[in-house]
Amino acid sequence: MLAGVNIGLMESSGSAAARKRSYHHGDLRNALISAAATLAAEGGPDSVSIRAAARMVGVTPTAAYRHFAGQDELLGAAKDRALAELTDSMTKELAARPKSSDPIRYALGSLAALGRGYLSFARAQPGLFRTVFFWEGAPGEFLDEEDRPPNNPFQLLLSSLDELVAVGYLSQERRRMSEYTAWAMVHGLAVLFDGPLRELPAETRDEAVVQSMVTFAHGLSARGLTPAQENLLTDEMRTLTR
Amino acid sequence: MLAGVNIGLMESSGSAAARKRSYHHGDLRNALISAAATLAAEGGPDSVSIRAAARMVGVTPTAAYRHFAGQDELLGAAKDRALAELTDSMTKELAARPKSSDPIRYALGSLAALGRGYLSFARAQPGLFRTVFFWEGAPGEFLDEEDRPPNNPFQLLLSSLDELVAVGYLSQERRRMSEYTAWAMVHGLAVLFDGPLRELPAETRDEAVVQSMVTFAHGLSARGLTPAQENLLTDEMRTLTR
DNA sequence: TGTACATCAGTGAACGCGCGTTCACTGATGTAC
DNA sequence: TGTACATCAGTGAACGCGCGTTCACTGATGTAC
Repeated sequence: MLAGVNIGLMESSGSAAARKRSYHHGDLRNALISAAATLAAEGGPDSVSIRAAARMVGVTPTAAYRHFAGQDELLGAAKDRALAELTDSMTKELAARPKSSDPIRYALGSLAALGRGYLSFARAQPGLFRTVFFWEGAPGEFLDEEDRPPNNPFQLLLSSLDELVAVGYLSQERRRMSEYTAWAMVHGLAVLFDGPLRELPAETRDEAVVQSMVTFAHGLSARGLTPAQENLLTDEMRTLTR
Repeated sequence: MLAGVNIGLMESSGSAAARKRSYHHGDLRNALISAAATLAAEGGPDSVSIRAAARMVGVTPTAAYRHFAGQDELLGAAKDRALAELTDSMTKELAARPKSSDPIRYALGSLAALGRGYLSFARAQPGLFRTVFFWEGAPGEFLDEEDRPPNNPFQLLLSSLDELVAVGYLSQERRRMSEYTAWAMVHGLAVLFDGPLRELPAETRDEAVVQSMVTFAHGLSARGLTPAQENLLTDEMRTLTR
């Protein structure tokens, strides 16, 4: 692989560092996906074009058609990658949450961790976040249960809510539809902070996140949160990664 | 105005019904804004272009530059219009809400009405809704308190929450940040229903709206909702306009 | 181990598209006298 | 009341841009014998 590579004579026309390894790239498909993801990260889904990705990799636009049927497919691949990164962000928070012998505290902590992972990804990678949720008319990937991977963000949320039922915090009755309420709340915060509430001071944003989480968890329970539980949630959400 | 209008000889080239009134249009600026709003309604903010709007009105693209500095300004005007329609949808629901002698019921009904107006607009006019919240780097119009009109959606929400404090439903403490929680929840629902949850059956969507509203209102009150209040909210949100 | 040849993965040029924007212009309007 | 003329609101042609996509092609790879 590495031997026998023809570096080639640098023609006068080729000024940039492109075309380093001449002709056969070796892993063009993945290189293009990475380029597409970079474009998405920098300018959102609208910036993902075959021409720009090819340019970035140092290859002719035509070459991309060996690996993708068209622009849709490249964008789709970038979307998959962005979704994987969102999932990563959530599972990492989940794995890092503090242990607790109190099962309710632990379950509430899990829910908070998921929200944190979601919101910090949206804040850190607004372009990728927008790419995940870019819809032009594609079917609802999040809902196709067949091919939904077990660590899909939505699946993680479902498990977390089920856990809250299992530990006796959440009643079956209030469990209904709570996945949509939870998702909507956290998604709404993410979207508004990247849009009309962009100018909101960081401290206010953080406080809004905390209070939203508290209000939601409070609303889920028939008895309401105990002060200790409320403190837990407040602390959990305050540690939102910048 | 209407007299002395030169209909002009129809050249062979002009096949469409364009150029009805020949040369001076009379109200080109507004015509272009309406065209831009129509484009936004049909294809979202990305579809708003000077060329398309001019074409729709039956005028040369250049003519638009008499009335707008550039595409940004046309899009801005379309955005203003879309925002006005969103505001309309909310104030109409507010005006139509049932009277009640119980001030808490009335205040909760107002909050529900605002949510209803927001969500039904998003559902009925997804293109305009997306246009309102299209951000490329513009400042936060919703937060500039100086020129925020009194019937701005956000202002309506603030008033409604203040009312809930005034009637004794909501404590000062829980009032803090609740405008962001409320907005995020309802905005999240609107956005998800137009995106990843697009395939959700209509009944499920409606139920998710109801349960979100109940959970939120429940979470706001230290005591929780009474069964009667919960029923009220459920009924209020069920009547969501299709 | 060496060579002929099929196949594979790129190149380079070109097409047509819609866009934003600018230019020099001209027809219509309205105002000063 | 009539006319000269400034001003205003359009036209029409053109520019350059980046895009998606297709075409005939060629250099590199790897496999059969």
